[in-house]
Order: sequence, then C-alpha cells, then structure tokens
Amino acid sequence: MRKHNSTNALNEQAILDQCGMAYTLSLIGGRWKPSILWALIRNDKVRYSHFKKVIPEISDRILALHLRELEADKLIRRVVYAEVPPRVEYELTDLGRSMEVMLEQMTTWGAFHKEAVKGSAT
Amino acid sequence: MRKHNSTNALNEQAILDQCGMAYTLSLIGGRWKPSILWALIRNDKVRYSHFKKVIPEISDRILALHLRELEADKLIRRVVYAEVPPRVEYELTDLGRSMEVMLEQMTTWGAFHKEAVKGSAT
DNA sequence: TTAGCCACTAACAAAAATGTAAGTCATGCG
DNA sequence: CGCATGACTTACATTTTTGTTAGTGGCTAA
Repeated sequence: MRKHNSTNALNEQAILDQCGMAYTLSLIGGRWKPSILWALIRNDKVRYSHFKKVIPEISDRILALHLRELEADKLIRRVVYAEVPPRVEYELTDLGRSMEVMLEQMTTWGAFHKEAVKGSAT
Repeated sequence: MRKHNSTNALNEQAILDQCGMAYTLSLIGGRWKPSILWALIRNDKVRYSHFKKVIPEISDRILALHLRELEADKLIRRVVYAEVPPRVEYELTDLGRSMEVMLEQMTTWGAFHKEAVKGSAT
C-alpha cells in the first residue's frame, strides 16, 4: 500500500493532474502492461493462463496486479464464468480499444528510434 | 548502478528487445520526463535553471539524471557556452522532434480517457 | 575577501515496483 | 479420501526509482 503524503506520491499526483501525457504513461506504464495489451489486441479474449503462456517470465503476482489496474482504469474487462475449475476471460473495453492507434504509433516510433540510434552520430 | 543480471533487469531487457512499445515507454517514462519534454517542445532552447522554474518540484538530482538519459538516447542535445557563470542550453534533436506527433496523441488520448472515466460505469 | 552565480555531483535515505515461494478455494474424478 | 484444476492471494525479499542535503568550480561584483 502506498503512502498518500510522501513527497514522492504528491509529486506524482500533481503531474498526473495537469499533464495528459504523464497520465497516459501512468496507465500503460507497468513493466508488463505493453505485453498484456498486445496479447489483448491480438486475441480478443484472453484467459489468465494464456497470458502466462505468451508472457512466460511474468509472475503471478504482477500479472494479477497489472490486470487489476487495467481493469480499474476501465481499459479491460474481466469476465468470470461460474465453472469449476474457474474460467476467467479478459478483453479490451471500448476505451481500451480506443488506444490501439496510439499504441501502434508508439510501436512504430520505437522501431524507428531504435534504427536511428543504431547507426548515427547525432 | 544497476545490476545487470538480476531477474528484474533481465526481464526488462528482454521486453525492450522485442517490443517497440515497451522500448518507447522506456525512453519517455521517467516521472518528470513528460514535463521536461513539454518544456522543450514549447521553448526550443531551455536552460537548466529554466527547467527548475517551470518544474519547481523537481530535484536537482533527478533533473540532471533525466537530462543525461534523454541526451544518451539522442532525444535532446546539450549545448555548453564557455562563460562564467556557466550557461547550458538544452534542445530537441531531430529525433526528439520526431516524437512530437506521438506525444500529442498521448496527451489527447489521456485527456479523452480522463473524461471518459469520470462519468461512466463501464 | 567574501559572497553569489549557475549547473551540476556525491552520499545517503526513502519509497515504489517487481520478483519468489507458498498457500487458498470449490469441485469432480479415481 | 486425496489429488488435480485454474485463477488467483499472501508474506516476504530484492531491485529500481525518486528524493534530501550538502557540497564543487571558476569567476566577478561588493
């Protein structure tokens, strides 16, 4: 649990309030969130165990944590089927899907930057 | 200094290698980098002390650190004038300027998301 | 001579993010 | 009964990021 009055936390809050860009980063900026989002963009519905298959290095703890954050931010939806053993599927919400264009641009620019840096001097 | 063989570091590296989006996030994803980048987009040339004026809460340590990272990633350029007291100006490189469109999109989407989340249920 | 300026840096401390290992739950099957 | 299943928690350890405080250097104006 996070302290709500450390300088650190106050600073972060202030930034998020005024800067849309920082706010966006806070939503998609966990270590594995890009991977999770990619899986959902490509697969429509993804089960917990499938995430673990396509992102083998992720730990249960962080996977669950990231999923809950994305859900709290209304980017993904959690659908539970009352079966045993349990089945849970995740999918993008409309809001989640609305960021696809942006994410693609980030991917493209990232690739571009990586290329550009590889060879040049300035 | 970072350990280069902790699980943590290895995971991060693996992600950056294969995912352009995560790579992009790693370049612009420090707490104050959005603010720094904004200042540069709006002002062309910015001095160290000016950063501190427009981002009052930032600490010297982090400001210098972020600037050095952005420079190492070829997004900004550091120009030193041999005067006393010293004068140093920072500006975006071409590569840095090439991300403006993307940053604007992130800002726009962030604002959109914030609005969308404010009122709705799903 | 001392104080002030600017752009930092170093040593240390705190907070936040991530990772590890082990357990939980309800049920159906042998 | 006892074990397997799938989707998680929980307690704890480690790593990474950020913040705090106190400096540095060379010059110049008081």
